[in-house]
Amino acid sequence: MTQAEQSAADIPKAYDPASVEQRLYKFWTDGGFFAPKVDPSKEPFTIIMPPPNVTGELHLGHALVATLEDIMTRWHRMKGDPTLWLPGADHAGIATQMVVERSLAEEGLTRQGLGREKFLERVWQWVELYGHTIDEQQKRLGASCDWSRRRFTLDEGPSRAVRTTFANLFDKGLIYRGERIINWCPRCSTALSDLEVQHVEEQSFLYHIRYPLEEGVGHVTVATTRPETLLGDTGVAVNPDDERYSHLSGKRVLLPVLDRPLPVVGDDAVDPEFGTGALKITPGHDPVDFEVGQRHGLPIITAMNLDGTMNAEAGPYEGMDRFACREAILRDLEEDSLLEAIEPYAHSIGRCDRCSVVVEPLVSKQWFVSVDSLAKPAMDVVLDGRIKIIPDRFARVYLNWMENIRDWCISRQLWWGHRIPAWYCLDCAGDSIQVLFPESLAAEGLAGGTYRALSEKGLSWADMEAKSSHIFVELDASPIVGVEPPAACPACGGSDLVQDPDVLDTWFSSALWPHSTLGWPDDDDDLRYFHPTTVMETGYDILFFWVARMIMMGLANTGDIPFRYVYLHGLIRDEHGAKMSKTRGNVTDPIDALEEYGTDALRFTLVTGNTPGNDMRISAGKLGASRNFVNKVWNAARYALTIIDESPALQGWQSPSTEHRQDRWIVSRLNRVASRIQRHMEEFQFGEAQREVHDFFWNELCDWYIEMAKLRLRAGEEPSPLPVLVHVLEKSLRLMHPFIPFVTEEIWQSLKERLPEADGLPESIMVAPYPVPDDAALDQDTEEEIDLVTEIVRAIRNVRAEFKIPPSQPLQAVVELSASMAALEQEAPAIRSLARAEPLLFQAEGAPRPPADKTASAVLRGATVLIPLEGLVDTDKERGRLEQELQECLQNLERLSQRLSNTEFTGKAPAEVVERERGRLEGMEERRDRIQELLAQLE
RNA sequence: GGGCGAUUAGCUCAGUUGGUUAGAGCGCUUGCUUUACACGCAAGAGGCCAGAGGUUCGAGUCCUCUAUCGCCCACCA
Repeated sequence: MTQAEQSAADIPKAYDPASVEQRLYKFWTDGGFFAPKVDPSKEPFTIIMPPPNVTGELHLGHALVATLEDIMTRWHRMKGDPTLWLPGADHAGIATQMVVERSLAEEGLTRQGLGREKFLERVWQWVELYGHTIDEQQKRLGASCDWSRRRFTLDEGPSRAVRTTFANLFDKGLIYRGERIINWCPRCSTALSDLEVQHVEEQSFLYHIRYPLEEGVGHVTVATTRPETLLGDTGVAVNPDDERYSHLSGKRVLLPVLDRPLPVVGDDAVDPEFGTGALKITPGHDPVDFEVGQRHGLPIITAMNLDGTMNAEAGPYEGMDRFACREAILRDLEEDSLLEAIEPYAHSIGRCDRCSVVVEPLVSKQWFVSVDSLAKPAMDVVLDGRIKIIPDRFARVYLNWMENIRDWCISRQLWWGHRIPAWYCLDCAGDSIQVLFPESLAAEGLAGGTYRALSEKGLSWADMEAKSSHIFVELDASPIVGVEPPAACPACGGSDLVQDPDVLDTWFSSALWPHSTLGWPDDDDDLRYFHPTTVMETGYDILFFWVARMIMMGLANTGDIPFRYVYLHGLIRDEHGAKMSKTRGNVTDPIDALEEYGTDALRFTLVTGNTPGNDMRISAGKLGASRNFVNKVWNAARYALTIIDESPALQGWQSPSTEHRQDRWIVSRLNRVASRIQRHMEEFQFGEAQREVHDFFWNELCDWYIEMAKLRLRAGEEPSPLPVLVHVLEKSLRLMHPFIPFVTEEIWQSLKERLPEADGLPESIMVAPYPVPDDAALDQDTEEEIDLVTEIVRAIRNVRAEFKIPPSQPLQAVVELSASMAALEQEAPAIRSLARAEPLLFQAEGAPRPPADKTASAVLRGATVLIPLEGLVDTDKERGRLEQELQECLQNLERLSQRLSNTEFTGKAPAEVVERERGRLEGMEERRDRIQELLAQLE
């Protein structure tokens, strides 16, 4: 049986996502709906997806990205904008290299053992194997991105963009090599940028160490948290205004243990209040000391190897691990009575973002991006509003960071990534290329040295590259930088050229992503049409890592902003607000969640109560509530489909006539909600938009309209509510589709099969136009009328519940309609049936009433409901209740009349607000009169 | 040391140009096999919107201060 032949009666009672989702996703991709329909006359909508790590697994953060971006994408596509959502993946240098190294370790292999080339082969194999898991998982989330345009950061296009950018910036002097103090991770064995260091406050100690004066009498005491670095000390600094130390000016002290004489210098960087007021200067291992050292011309001594062990400069400590060395030095200082004090001390320690090993600041030759000239224009575009950050408070965070930005260390001593497009001539620079070998090769007689020296010993460059642990190039060597490898050395014409061994920071390629994915540096059609992109949607945690750098590099490369809006979402936490982590065991796997609750429910949950920039919590309770809503939609549709099968009287459903008040009402409400949704969508308030459609669908369409329509259908009334029901349902499906794409498409297809082909519906709801609110359909009076109907019904139900009268028992009700609501007598069937009021009588105000002492009553705006309850009404209680209502009413009256008699209010408040208050006052007065009337009858 | 966010019903959260008697979901209480849905229907309880000042005709919403929690940035050795 095909789906078309399936009768509505056979539709399952509960929505079954598993039987729907993968089939529909295939239907969408087969239909080619995800690819943009380029139309030069239209402004496109473009989102470039933040590329997940190529070896990653989908987590809820990705699911949130996919959901929010899919909502925007589907909405714009339905609005008719040429819409491109471009997916991709990031090679994620350090992260991926670490994962692969870990897996090699299980085989007893190391990357050095394999050599660069073999290692990279292994990484590519890994990428082939796992590179598409996230893509497949994104598809399960319903992501409607254009897979035909998928990009990987190491693809030829983006790679050429990287090399081009590098070469351009180098030519402009904005990329340079320098010897600077950088963050070094001894475990990852690479330099890191400042952003890749996590500073965490930890309990530690401040050691007070005596440095004897060279002249033999007395000492200076310095305070340090890292005693092992004293091996690299080349000076001691005091504040020049510190009188305690003025006698030391021009003198020298002796470095403990090594007895190296050190000059005492005066420098403002020293805070006399801190510690002892004297600072040991280790330019090779501390950023502040480096600067002090530069100011005073102190030499730089690097006392550590790149693996965190001490080197020859450390003398007796050579070969020790830096922390073992710390202990050893403390012992030796103690013995020499040079350790004056140990003070418990909390301070922040920098750890590697990736592996949590304590980062060692050290002086090293690295490539840097000079950011000052890039930062200014990047600040301007945010200041002048060309780029709008949502929520806007992050604009201040961005600007503040930009103002204090420092040069960006972009070289990494890794193998996986974009290799730096710089080459060196072995003939010219042979003396400047320093090759280091791992300790393990020392036994084989392999010691480090310059290329020239090693080559004279018969080692080939290939061997050096394969076996070395690191290769550094002295600053005097001139790199040949270009997009493609140079054929010959421009200086000597030699052809023995070798490429810089380092790769670029992963974020370097990420910074180009919005234009490199669209074809830059070529003058590509996609680039011309889709760039600048519209929205960059990502987490606020990578505002600096990524967003800031995209803006700088985008402006530098294309001369244009990379995107108009930056939408920053918050982090997802567990139901107690804790960060999700494997060790805590509180991780919700999105795939598990969508299998248990359905993709639409997961997406709905991720958007419920979601506000830009705010963290959110997720829980099984929320997922369940979302699943219930999806099921509600399913069942409302199931009902509608059943009716259509029974009586397919659907003429004019696309723009049905609304002679019936109920029809007019629901269409008015639909358009009002559509208009609110439009506003929220335009303002990126997806949570609010979703809430609007949820409330409309459940509380108005299902709870009232469908219930009222049932009665008309059963009675065979004319006009039939069916065309309106179908109209509103179909429009609602479209409104909801960006949020819950699967269930809406599934229902929409079933609906479409039952509608005349001539109606010209498109193939899929995802390309059906998004409902445009029609102001002409808004009908305030009708909304007020039906509001009163529902209030009358509620009032009667309320009395029924209060007096515990079972639904089976008829309940007589008398409704006194005010003159303006007199026409509501036409709604008698609905009131009678929904409230189970039998008999239901209408009468004008002033007509004789049932005996007051045997009547429960409700005073509404526009009607009084009287319910005779022989023997059930407690007159005193009823009087008490009425008196309480009267009190509340009088209080409101008091407040309203005060407000309205206040000339400040009537003079300053907008006329419509004053008018509204006046209307309220009148309504309240009328209410007061009617309550008093009822009370009088009770006397 | 700077900056940001949160503080609203028992719980989780909305509430975006200041304008009714502050909303939702979950949970709770009561009653319902009402032929779309018990993943449901109906009725209900529950809130000095963290505290104190201020601006305003009017403040959950704007300003100042305070408290608690969380986050980010920063070269206090």
